[in-house]
Amino acid sequence: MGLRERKKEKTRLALLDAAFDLFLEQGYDSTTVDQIAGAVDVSPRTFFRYFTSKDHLVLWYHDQGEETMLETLADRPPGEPPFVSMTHAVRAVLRDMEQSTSEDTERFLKLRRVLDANPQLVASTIARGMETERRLTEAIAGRSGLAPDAGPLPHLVVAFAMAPMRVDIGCAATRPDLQVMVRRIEETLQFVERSLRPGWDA
Amino acid sequence: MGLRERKKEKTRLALLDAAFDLFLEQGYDSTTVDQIAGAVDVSPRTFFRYFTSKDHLVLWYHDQGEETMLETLADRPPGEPPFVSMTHAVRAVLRDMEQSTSEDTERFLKLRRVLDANPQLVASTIARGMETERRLTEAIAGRSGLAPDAGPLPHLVVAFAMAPMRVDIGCAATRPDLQVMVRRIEETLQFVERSLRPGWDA
DNA sequence: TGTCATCTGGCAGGGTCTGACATAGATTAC
DNA sequence: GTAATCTATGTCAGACCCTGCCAGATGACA
Repeated sequence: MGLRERKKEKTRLALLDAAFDLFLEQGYDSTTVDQIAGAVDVSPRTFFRYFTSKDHLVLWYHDQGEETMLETLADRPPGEPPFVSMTHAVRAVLRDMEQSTSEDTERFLKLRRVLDANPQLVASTIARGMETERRLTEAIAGRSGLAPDAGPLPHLVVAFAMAPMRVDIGCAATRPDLQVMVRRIEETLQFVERSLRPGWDA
Repeated sequence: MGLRERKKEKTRLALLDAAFDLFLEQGYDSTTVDQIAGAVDVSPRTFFRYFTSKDHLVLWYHDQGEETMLETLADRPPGEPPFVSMTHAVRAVLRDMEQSTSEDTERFLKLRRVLDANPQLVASTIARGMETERRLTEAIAGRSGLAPDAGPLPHLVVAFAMAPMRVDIGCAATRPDLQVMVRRIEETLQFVERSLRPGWDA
């Protein structure tokens, strides 16, 4: 990893940190892009080269998760049952969460506090989640050689595998601790796996 | 209804028509507020007195529905079981849809085509729907003398009663005909009613 | 008709986001 | 080590969304 990439990563994280801190201090709407860029000593124009919009800041982790899942799906063996592939995709995200640095964990929890304070951002997050489900459904359908709208099965596969994330991430009980959250999602995922008849996704 | 109110209503509908037509012609993003206002011969400043934002155009029917439901809830007798009140609220919206003029019906179906062409707007609609559920839940909880977060029951009452709308409005089969859609929602609502044990919402 | 409330237009301005171009810095090849 | 190349960044101009403010026009009402 060259110096250039390391600098970019550093700037991106600095922007996330500055933004979340400002959002918590003075609110999302009252914080301008100029302020965020100024706090990191970067031109506002550069901000938009890292994040496509102000909203994108709070959707960034979501983006990362989606990318991880799509990459994982692309690497799974062709003949694998679709639901099994999706469980691998979900677990890849869980592994990323487990292995995140303490700074990253803190950032993630800060984001959750920002979301708690700004319901409108929760709305964007949910909307983004729908888009993710759509893309995953396309990928799953493509792997099976099916048209994306040939039937509800691909979408159902995605919905079942993603349910643990939706349920446990939205759950207030796992709020302050990321490791607990990951463990709960894993447990719920195993519960879903046990609840389905073998071969149901054929 | 005085002349002033009639003129306002006319302007509002003209703005909706002009906007939807422009959205279908040249896309949502490529259409500016200036164009919409210009098409109705109204200043851009006035546009924002009718609609709080460009998005608001596509959320307007949703707003109407929410208002109808909240008003209906306020008028229901105090002791009524909460789920019964909610079914009345949903049916009030269905009656509005049934009794709408042919122009209004056409406008509604045009909106659906706009949504089909712009997934991002579907996202806003879904986000708006969450907000509506939250407000309805507050209203239901308030009627029962409960705190909004005393338990999942109020939210569940709302979710069950709204499910037919979410299911059948999202359903592609009822796309071109509003009366069919209303009938399907009514049937699904009756199915939900039959599926619940009497007194479940006590 | 005259007064009052409300609607409207115009203007100024803040905030988000994008395209174009030049420069400084990192990377690669020699 | 130097030169050529590629990439990130800053600056600038500008479109668009949205809002506050004030003055003028229009409907409501006595």
